[in-house]
Amino acid sequence: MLEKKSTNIRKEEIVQAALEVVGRKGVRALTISAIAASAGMSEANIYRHFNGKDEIYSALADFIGSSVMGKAATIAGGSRRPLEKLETIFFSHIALITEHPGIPRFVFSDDIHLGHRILAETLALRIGNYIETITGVIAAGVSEGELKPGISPRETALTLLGMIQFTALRWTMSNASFDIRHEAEKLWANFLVLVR
Amino acid sequence: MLEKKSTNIRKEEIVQAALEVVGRKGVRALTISAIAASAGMSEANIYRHFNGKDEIYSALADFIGSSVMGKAATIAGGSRRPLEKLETIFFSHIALITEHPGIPRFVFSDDIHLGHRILAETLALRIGNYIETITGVIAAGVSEGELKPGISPRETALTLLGMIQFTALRWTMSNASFDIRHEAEKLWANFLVLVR
DNA sequence: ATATTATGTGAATGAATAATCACAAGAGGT
DNA sequence: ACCTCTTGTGATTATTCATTCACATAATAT
Repeated sequence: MLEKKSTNIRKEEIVQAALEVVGRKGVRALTISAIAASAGMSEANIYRHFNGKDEIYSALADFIGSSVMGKAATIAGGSRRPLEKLETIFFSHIALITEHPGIPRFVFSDDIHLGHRILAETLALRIGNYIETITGVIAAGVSEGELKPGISPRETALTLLGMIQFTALRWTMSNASFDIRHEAEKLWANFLVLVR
Repeated sequence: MLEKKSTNIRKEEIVQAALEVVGRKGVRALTISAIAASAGMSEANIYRHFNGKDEIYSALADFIGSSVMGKAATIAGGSRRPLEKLETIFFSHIALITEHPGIPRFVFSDDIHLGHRILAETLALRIGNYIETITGVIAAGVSEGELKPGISPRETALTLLGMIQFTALRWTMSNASFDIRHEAEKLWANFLVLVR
């Protein structure tokens, strides 16, 4: 028998196990059985700490939202120059995806969008905030003369995020067959040519 | 009893029904039962024309690949100016997604990437060709002076595709709650500022 | 020490799903 | 008209999955 721990600790373990499963096998394979195996506990014990799968989904979304997307806001609130901030956000995001492939898989899973509308709305809201954060940094870059005038901050932010998202997609799709860091560096270099 | 038709016709009907199901309910809901209901035939009849679900997936991928991604190649091979070609490809792609939301859902589904490796490789190959096609057009645009020198054709192509992909994602995720065409026009206008 | 509560688990249940099968019935050739 | 091949279907099977339950055991309060 597994040693006993408080339900708070077990909840965290279960959420981490779920994230690991999504990263390795995708949202489709995020079954109670798989989570239990990854967390090293029985299936029934999962239900001791969560009322059901939906509650695990919510907890996972909360974890991703608070621990991850808050990072960009912190960087954006710092005192560096706008372009430096953008660069840091960009490479942090890429590094994060590399480390936790489950994050983009979960956030952009059509199963979540279509099967858990309330959760999808929460996630859409967080993404909206993320877009606004980056938009603000780009707008500052334009005012300060680091970025060329005439560009639209919001559309440029969407372009940057699309770049990240598409790279992550190609990477997971190709079974991590290329060096995502190297690819990201080339994309960033070109982005600089485009926006300056 | 349903009227009898040749297996070729039924295959097309089944593939279209499958695409419709993916567009409406996502890859997770792409069950034999759902396909049969959408195609208006019995579940057993699906197996009369396909050996199994995997074969339906392959046929769907073939349909998407040949009928859709071939379009960009046709446009790219035309005699217009590079920037005009890019614009046409961009808006064709957006229009296509609007009409068949199942296409991006299927192509970018983690269920396909992780659960059907061979299919994922085929799709990755097609996407690679698509990227190369757009890269070629951008390179021509640079040579002809329509696009500013110094930009990297491949990375700029990836940026453009990421823009499309991210827009499609936000659109399906938000339950089609904004005017994608309008959004696409703003993105294109900004893209022009970036590349010229 | 004992009672109570929290945590852990194997077994069972019911629903969904992919696939198969025996049989029905139309289409086309002879 | 008869035969054969193709197409269509309801019923069935085996599997997977989410969830529940009775029972075991450790921690904590009294």
